[in-house]
Amino acid sequence: MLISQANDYAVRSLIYIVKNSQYKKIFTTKEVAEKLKISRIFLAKIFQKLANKGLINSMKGVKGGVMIIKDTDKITLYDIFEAVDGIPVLRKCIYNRKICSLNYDCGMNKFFNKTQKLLENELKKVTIVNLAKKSNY
Amino acid sequence: MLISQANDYAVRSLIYIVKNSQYKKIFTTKEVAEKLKISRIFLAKIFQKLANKGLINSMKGVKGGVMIIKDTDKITLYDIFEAVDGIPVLRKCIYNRKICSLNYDCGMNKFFNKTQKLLENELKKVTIVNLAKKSNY
DNA sequence: CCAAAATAGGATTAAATTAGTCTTGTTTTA
DNA sequence: TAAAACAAGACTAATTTAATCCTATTTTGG
Ligand code: FES
Ligand code: FES
Repeated sequence: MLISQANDYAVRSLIYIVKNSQYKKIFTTKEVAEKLKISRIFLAKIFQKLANKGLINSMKGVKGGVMIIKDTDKITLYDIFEAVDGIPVLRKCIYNRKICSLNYDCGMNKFFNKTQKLLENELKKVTIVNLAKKSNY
Repeated sequence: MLISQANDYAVRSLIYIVKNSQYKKIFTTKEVAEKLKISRIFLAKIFQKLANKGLINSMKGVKGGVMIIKDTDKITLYDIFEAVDGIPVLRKCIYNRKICSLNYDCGMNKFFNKTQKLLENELKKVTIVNLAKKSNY
């Protein structure tokens, strides 16, 4: 599967936050993990990565938690995936001996490069507000 | 990575066969494996699968080997992937508890369904003769 | 007719990747 | 100053993917 669990959790968490931020902006990992029924410490790791890339801000201490800081209709799937587990790639090759054992272009590269771009474009089209609207939670 | 090693080997093997079938039609696993520098027995497995799906024919015995039987400009990446390791899927979910722990639509499903179709269309566009022409081997 | 060269197919193992946890530390607030 | 939070790196577990092994069966040439 192309989309890793962590990438997926990240998106869902942000959707959760967006859909619940009328009354508050700061959410603890605990709350989000419980609501989405995922591991708290795994989610903490994910939030760390999102924070490092400046999508969210995280605050330590008793009243701490995370808060989305990037404009929510500018956060795309591309941004999130890039921050968490990296943009998923269809096929690594481009004469990389370790992967394809060839040292010439077998013909697939052009195709995969093109399709990869197509996929990335799609990822860039979808924003988190977009998804939040579609989510029927 | 979305495209498995086996799917990839399959494509490359068929390209090899297409590019070398002016003088003969039957190729042994040994020959192809050596030329592409991949494992003979692993490739044998791959050919089995292609044979089971009717893309190639395989003949036992001393003068045996495999032969492409489906019209080479009708064999697409889609066909090959489907035969070998299955069509790669971007993200399995659709409320599958084992995968997403949710039981509602988080909003990503619509997007992934659409993008999956897009990808599959691309796979259906590319034929093996197509690739063979582009290969610079 | 039998040895050698092929494929067939199921079982198994090995390697690599991905998912998740642990441990220790720091910050913040009541 | 204790409790509740996040930080970060090391580590482990689980899963998936890649590859091999083993035991047939088929075919053909000598
Ligand atoms: S897979 Fe390496 S050149 Fe095509
Ligand atoms: S990942 Fe399961 S509903 Fe979205």
